[in-house]
Amino acid sequence: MPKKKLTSRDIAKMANVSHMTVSRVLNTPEKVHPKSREKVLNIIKRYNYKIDARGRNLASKKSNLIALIVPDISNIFYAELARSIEDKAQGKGYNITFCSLENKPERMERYVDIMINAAVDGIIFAGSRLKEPTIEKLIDECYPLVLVNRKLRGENHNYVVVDNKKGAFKVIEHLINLNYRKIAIISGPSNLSTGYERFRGFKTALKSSGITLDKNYIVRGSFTRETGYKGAQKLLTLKNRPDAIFASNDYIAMGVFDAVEELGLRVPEDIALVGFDDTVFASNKRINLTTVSQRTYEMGELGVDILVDFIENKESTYMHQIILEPKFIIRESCGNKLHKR
Amino acid sequence: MPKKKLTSRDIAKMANVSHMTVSRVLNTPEKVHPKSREKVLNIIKRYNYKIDARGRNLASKKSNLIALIVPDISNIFYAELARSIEDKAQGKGYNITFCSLENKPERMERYVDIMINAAVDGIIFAGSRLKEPTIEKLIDECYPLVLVNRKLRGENHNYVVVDNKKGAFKVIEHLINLNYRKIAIISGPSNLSTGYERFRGFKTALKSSGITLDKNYIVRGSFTRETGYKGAQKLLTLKNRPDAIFASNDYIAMGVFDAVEELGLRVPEDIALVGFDDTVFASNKRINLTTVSQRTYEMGELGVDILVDFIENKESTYMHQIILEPKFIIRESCGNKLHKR
DNA sequence: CTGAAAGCGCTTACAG
DNA sequence: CTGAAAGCGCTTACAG
Repeated sequence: MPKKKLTSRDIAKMANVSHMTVSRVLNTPEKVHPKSREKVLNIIKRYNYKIDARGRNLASKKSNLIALIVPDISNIFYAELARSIEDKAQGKGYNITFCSLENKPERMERYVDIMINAAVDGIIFAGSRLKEPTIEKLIDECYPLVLVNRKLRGENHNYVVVDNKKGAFKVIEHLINLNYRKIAIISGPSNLSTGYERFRGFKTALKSSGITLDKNYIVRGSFTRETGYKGAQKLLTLKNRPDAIFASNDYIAMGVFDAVEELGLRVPEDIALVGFDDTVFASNKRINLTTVSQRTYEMGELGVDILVDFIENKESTYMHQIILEPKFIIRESCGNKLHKR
Repeated sequence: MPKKKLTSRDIAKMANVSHMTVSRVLNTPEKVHPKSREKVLNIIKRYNYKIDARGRNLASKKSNLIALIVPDISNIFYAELARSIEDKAQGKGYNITFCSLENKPERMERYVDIMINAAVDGIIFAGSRLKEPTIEKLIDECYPLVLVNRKLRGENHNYVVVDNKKGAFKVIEHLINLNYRKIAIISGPSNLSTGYERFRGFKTALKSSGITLDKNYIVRGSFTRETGYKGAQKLLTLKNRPDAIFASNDYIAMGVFDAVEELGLRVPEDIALVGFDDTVFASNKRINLTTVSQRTYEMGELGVDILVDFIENKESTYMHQIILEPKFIIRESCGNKLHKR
């Protein structure tokens, strides 16, 4: 049976001090006489007193809660990002509360409302669209927030992203160096900065090598396994089949593998494959997917750094914008076209 | 620039009512005269008033926050579980705040403290050990909690788990039916209910088929890819090599694949393989892992149901204990020994 | 270094 | 159906 909850006043009474002193012992112990401090700490320990966050939150106008809004927490990429964010936030004294949009971006507004209602101190957006009125409104109000992984159009906000265009460029360049020429892309949505930038990197790389892009080699869809599966089915049954596929993320690549296997083909012998994100799936020795690491862990940590700075130094109007260098990871899935000849 | 935050008293003044009426409009609108209700709702909408959770939490002694404590959120199994829990909780008006133990169970006590400090209404434990003094203490205090996925020793607590023993039993039985006899296990820790029960199912299945267990066929470790990798290296280089491996979860199976590929062997021709959990990895067509589904989504949802019931009907001392039927999923990774002969 | 007062923004309990 | 009072458990700001 839960005993009556102890308050700071109960502790104060037992320690023969005011509840203000108890509060000080907990918040600014150096401002309390060592003797009183000891006395209070002893009682706190003996009765296992825990400060009540509800009172503290109300009086201090802080909750030490940070909201994390992700498109889908069961997506391994966001799960890894969430881990880095939670880990870093704990270290700075903040807890994370999260919402998963379940891949329904129209839920953004509702979830933002819920989180603001929950009195979080700030929000980390891990997957917005290029245009997101809900977030833009918050930015106008100087609400503490940071975008991670995907950014908005424009530059008037805090963000941490990887250089998606460069990552895609280098991965395509690599395929070209391996002598692939018929390179297809299965692209994510162009209304997301990741989808948009990776597609641009792809196009630029082809162009700068003087390769003309076959329109049939472009498949557009979402960042999902299904898109990869259906896209690969289409690409692999073309009369003029591509010899390499750039899957714009590892989930798409997973779907490509599904289709390749079903068709009885082989990676990389029949079709080279590269992904993006370097999820745990890619590194499995049976999969061995060449991919681009977003340096997910650093991305999450930097996001927390920026947001906490924003929360704790509101006066600072300095905008933090970090573009991480992508890390290119070569595995066997892109083979070597030259060797095959 | 953030304007001064509106309070219920501001709204009340503008609507010419008391702030109590504003509160009622938000909480029990049916108890307010339609006319006043309309008036208040209009003002609320016009000025975009949002109730402040800090005040509500303190006065109502509720936070509508549920803590989720997982061993590792970047583990795809827990990420999927987290999604189902968040989804269900949102539907019931609760937000989820989570902590990831980062696979360090000794952090349990600290995180429980942090969550209780954060004034959550209850805790979902997704990965405790069989013996967990921190949780046992909370149970004694009737603190609202539920265990999901793994349970404690004994029966004096709320839990939702899959029948791990049965799942393992059936998967081994299946291997035996396919004529495998030299069956090895790479087991998770025996101080976790999942590790313990799956091992028991394995042993029981062998016994009931009259197969004597070769001690060399038992590898113990953690539920990780590393354990799978090292375990498989050991098993596959035994003089008397097993013909099938039961990886006690899909991460272990992933590590087994790593080792198998490195050794130039094939699944299932050289070694049959079965896993546990049915993560997204297992279903990929290139992997095709026979496995046991824990029905993760239902597990999470039931956990939320039980916890919310506990929170909202404290008087009820009814103990909820749900053991889900495992779902057995046959794919090609266990092949068919008979056909090979 | 310490404490009495006021108040954070709500809800509960009561009175009408 | 409505409102005045009291209070949830803390912190802020001030006085000493």
